[in-house]
Amino acid sequence: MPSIIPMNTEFSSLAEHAYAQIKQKIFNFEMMPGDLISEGNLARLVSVSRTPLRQALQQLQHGGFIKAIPKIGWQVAPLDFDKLDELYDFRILIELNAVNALCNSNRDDQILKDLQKMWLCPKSKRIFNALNIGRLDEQFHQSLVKASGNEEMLKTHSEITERIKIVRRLDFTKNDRISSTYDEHGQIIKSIIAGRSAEAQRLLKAHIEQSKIEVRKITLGMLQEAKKMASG
Amino acid sequence: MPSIIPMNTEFSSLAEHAYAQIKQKIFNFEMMPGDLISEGNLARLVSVSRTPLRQALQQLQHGGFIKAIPKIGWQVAPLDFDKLDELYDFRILIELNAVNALCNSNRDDQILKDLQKMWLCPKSKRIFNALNIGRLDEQFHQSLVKASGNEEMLKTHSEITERIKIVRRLDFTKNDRISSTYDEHGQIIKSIIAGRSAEAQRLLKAHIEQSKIEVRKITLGMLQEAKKMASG
DNA sequence: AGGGTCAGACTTGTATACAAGCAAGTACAC
DNA sequence: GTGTACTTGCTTGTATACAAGTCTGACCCT
Repeated sequence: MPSIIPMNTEFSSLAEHAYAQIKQKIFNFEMMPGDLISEGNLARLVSVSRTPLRQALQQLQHGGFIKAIPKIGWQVAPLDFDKLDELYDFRILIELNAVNALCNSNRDDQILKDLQKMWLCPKSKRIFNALNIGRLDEQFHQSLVKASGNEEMLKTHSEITERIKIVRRLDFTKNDRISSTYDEHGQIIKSIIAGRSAEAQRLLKAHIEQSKIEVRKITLGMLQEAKKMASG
Repeated sequence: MPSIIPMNTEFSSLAEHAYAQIKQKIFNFEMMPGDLISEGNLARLVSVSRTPLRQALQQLQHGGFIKAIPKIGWQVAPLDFDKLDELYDFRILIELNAVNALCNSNRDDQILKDLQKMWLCPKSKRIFNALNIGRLDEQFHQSLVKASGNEEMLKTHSEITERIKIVRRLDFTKNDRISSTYDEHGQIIKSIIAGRSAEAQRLLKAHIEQSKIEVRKITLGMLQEAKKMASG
């Protein structure tokens, strides 16, 4: 079974190794939302002792991937669509602010030029690979926030993105969603470079809200499917 | 030496105990920004073993209070006014969004009524105690965010508040700053209840920016003073 | 005197042993 | 049959022993 993160990757500590491995298992649905698991079993599963494992578990807990049930054990965070909505709204807030800042600053930023080259490319050069397009989409949104220059917002935005990722991936399985992503990103970039803040914000908000709606349609059944695809 | 958190307080775990104790030491400037400290010494200082201590240190690191220097040790986060500016801007963003949401929802919320009673009280009933007014000010801003209904934003906002607190306290040492806080909070509440979103946002932003400017004036020298006051 | 090397006293990173608490399943008494 | 109490195995929480790396300072050689 090929793993996205190669097992021979060198981590600076076993804790990081455990963190990456567990997150991967959650993303591959080897550990399903709601699953209960003990430190002992998990330690055996990722081949580290409980000390670095617990360090990893704390990180994961802070990221919202797992929950600690005191004196009982750990639980893979159940899917909570209300919480996902909140995260989407938070993300919208941060990105709208970033876009507004960009529109009101010098718009010669290299980041903007790179985005322009990427998303306003000829239709023939578009990429239709679910995994890649997911990454590129993340990069697009992250770049906007990064260019706004507030590292604290960027950090929070990254955490939100990472937390939403698990369901958002399933949004890129259809080609029409990929096409519209290209179209919408292109329009947003154009508006920003033209300095039309209100328009850029309107487009960006609609773009993210659309993703939010799509994610609402995702069911536990689809996760089961994704699990089969990931392992088969 | 009286401590704000009584030592006999029961914590559910030694890790929480250590966390609270260390944070208190940072707030009291017993541990100054930039100080280096090892796990061993710190463990002895707070009377726990390294295991729960490291758990506490990780929490503190995530909160931005300390930094890990790999293979070297730990450092109390140095004062970084640019970072504080970023945190203030982030806070403004979240609160403006909250205020806007409040203005566009039903404004009969009990929270708003409580705030009204608190901040639009007769001048004779105003509290002029630096410690208390600091807490009340935090409650005011936190209540606004809480009433907007997004728990993720609230969590981030609380983390930001906690991180800013260390310098913000020094902002309430003068009575005129306390008076203007009452005045400004009162006006903001009035605007929200009247549903004047733009006005409420303008007032709130000015109010927080003012605090941001005051904090800029704080110097390491003032921290030294505060240390003497706290320990003397 | 100056520079290089080695030793030792630190540091964090990790594994493991032990204590304490909870839960479930079983056996026993009624 | 039913209810209760106990035992057993599992869980996390904590302390500690050990490994490995790093910096510092002294000492020796040139």
